[in-house]
Amino acid sequence: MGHKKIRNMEEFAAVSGLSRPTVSKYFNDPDSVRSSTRERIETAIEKYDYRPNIFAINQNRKLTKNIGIVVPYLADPFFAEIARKIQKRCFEAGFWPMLFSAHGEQQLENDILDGLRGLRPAGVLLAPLGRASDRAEIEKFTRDVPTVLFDSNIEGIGEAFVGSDNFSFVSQTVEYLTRSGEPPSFFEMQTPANPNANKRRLAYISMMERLGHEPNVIKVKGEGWEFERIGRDGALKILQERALPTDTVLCSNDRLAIGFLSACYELEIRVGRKEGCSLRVASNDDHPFAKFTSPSLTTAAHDYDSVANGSVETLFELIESGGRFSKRTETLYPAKLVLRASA
Amino acid sequence: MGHKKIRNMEEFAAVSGLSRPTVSKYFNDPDSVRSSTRERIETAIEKYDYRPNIFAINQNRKLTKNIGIVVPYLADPFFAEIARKIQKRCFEAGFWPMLFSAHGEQQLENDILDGLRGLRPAGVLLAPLGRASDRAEIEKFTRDVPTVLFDSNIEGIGEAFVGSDNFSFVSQTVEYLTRSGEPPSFFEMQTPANPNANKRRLAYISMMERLGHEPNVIKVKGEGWEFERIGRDGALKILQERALPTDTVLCSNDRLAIGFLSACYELEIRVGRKEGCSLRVASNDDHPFAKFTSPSLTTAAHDYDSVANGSVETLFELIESGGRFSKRTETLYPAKLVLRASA
DNA sequence: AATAAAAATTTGCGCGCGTAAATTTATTAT
DNA sequence: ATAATAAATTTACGCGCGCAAATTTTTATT
Repeated sequence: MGHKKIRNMEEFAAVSGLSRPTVSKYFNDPDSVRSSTRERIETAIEKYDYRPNIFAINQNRKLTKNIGIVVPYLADPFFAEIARKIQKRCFEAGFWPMLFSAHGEQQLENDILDGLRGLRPAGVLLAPLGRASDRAEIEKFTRDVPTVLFDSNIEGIGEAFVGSDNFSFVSQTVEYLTRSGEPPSFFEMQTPANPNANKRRLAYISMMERLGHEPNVIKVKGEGWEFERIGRDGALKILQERALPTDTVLCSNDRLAIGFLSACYELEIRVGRKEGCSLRVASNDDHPFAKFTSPSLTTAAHDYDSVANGSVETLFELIESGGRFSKRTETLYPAKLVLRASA
Repeated sequence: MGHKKIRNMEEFAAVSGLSRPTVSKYFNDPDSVRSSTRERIETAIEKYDYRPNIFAINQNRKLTKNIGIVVPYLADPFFAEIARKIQKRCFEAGFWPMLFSAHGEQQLENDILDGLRGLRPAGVLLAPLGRASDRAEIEKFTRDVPTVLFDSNIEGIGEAFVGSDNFSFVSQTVEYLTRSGEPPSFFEMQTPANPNANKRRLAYISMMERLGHEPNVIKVKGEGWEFERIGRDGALKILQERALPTDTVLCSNDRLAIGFLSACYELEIRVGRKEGCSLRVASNDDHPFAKFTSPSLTTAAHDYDSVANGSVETLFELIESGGRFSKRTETLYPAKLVLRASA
């Protein structure tokens, strides 16, 4: 309480009755000093509320405790949710996670990486913008900073990739929809920002062919990250023109589906598998709001926990391996089909 | 390209043909050196891709360029959206914004503030958890770090508060609903996490009394940040028990309303002002997804840009004022009523 | 009690920069 | 051209800590 302010580790070591290097050792790894010493330090911390200057630490340490987390668009609840989980895990492991969003802009993604480089992070978890990313810049970055990509893969970049298995998503939804009704059309953006969208389209086509059906891809106009609006506008157009070739639609992702459902409601088209419904809509992701759409959305769910934990674990391994893996690994988690009211 | 790596400012000054203090001066304020010198430095930066070590800078500077942004729950799109805007403005102003989410937990909020303190940020923008916040800890923090509260106020804490005027929200929705139909009941959580909820309830009661109607507050069970689920479960219960005293409901916030609408859909209760609708639902916030609910949500909209810009501007003023204001100010922005299909 | 092992200490250097005072050089005004 | 001003330089110190090597003290083993 009424103690004099401790200004640095020297003074703190003095009041603890220990030498500065010993205290320094403690802060680097509390288990590296004997337990009696550890207790003395910890009571002194309580008493004097001292903590080492983080800038001085990081200036001298070879490896900082910083971890960068970069997502393409934080206002997308999918990324918010996964970033939330990742950040929490990093905190618990004693790291200092710093979260950034590129807001869909290449320039900002580059700036963030540039700023991050200066922080000499122990590692970075990067979900790149995808198509809009500056591949060369990211590659340059990963040469300096141990990086694990997640969610959206860029071939050959980063020490590892952790994400979801798009084929598993689409194969389950297509299989289910086909089994329980008409085979679906596939609804997507014309120029998707995210490479997962391309994988999903290909998975859809391949699944349809395997099941002996004609694939039917519907591409709607739109760019950027306002998926709901794009989905809604595209669906309104197609539904009004009666250009929908099937009574079943598989949306590339939940945010498009949210827009699609909104259009259906507006046009008074009943969606679902109940009596009186003329359309079934399913999707992929299990967006946090998919439970609360009208009707609630049948979708293939990301294994959020596995992707978040897998990314973090992979990064920790990478850090412990000195920042390089001998071989770039790709870890894909399968989806879980979640049946709700919409299909 | 094929130049040797510059290791520090000393070396960089050498290849620029300048002295280190001059270069240092440039990095602190590019306009503080003569333009010919500035150009020499800037071409050298291009050529050698040098940037000063951020830890060494911050260790010695009185004031860092770090800005902390702390929100209570980042998976809430409202906070994601406002954090996005704030972070962008900080970047543009040459600061290094660091975004953190307390994930609804007091312990984590305290830990974040504790970690932030060590980064000696020039300033912090804090949207506290509210009821769950550790008032004493936050107050202690604000004594060390110049802090502007936003979104959710704690009386007397921080140098300023910037947020939305809850009375403006509720008065507009209540006035509109009353004018265009039956006066609304007010739908909220029993123990709201956020102090804005309390202000909204009081505003509702006062508006109803002013208009000569009996206020009717419906409180549903639930704690935490899963507002949609709480709204849905609460609405299901009340609607099934036919315990709704009016045909018009004003939800405390959009996330509750999203849950409410989901319950209505499930129970096949048509919501809106169109023919054949038996219920009107309105709300507050203009959540990013309010446009895409079924039906789309009539709501009082935050002035997102004003709140984001206002917070940032206030913080910048605070920083320029040396971290203290002579008087704590509170800036409240009014809502804009957005009429959609639900009411 | 003697010995080995572990922990703590002392000593001393280095990190990359900010900053202040005194001095020199370059620019502008008269 | 001379003086006045502005800009750049030199010199020197400090920030708070990491880290390594050599030494001393404490703890564990037999």
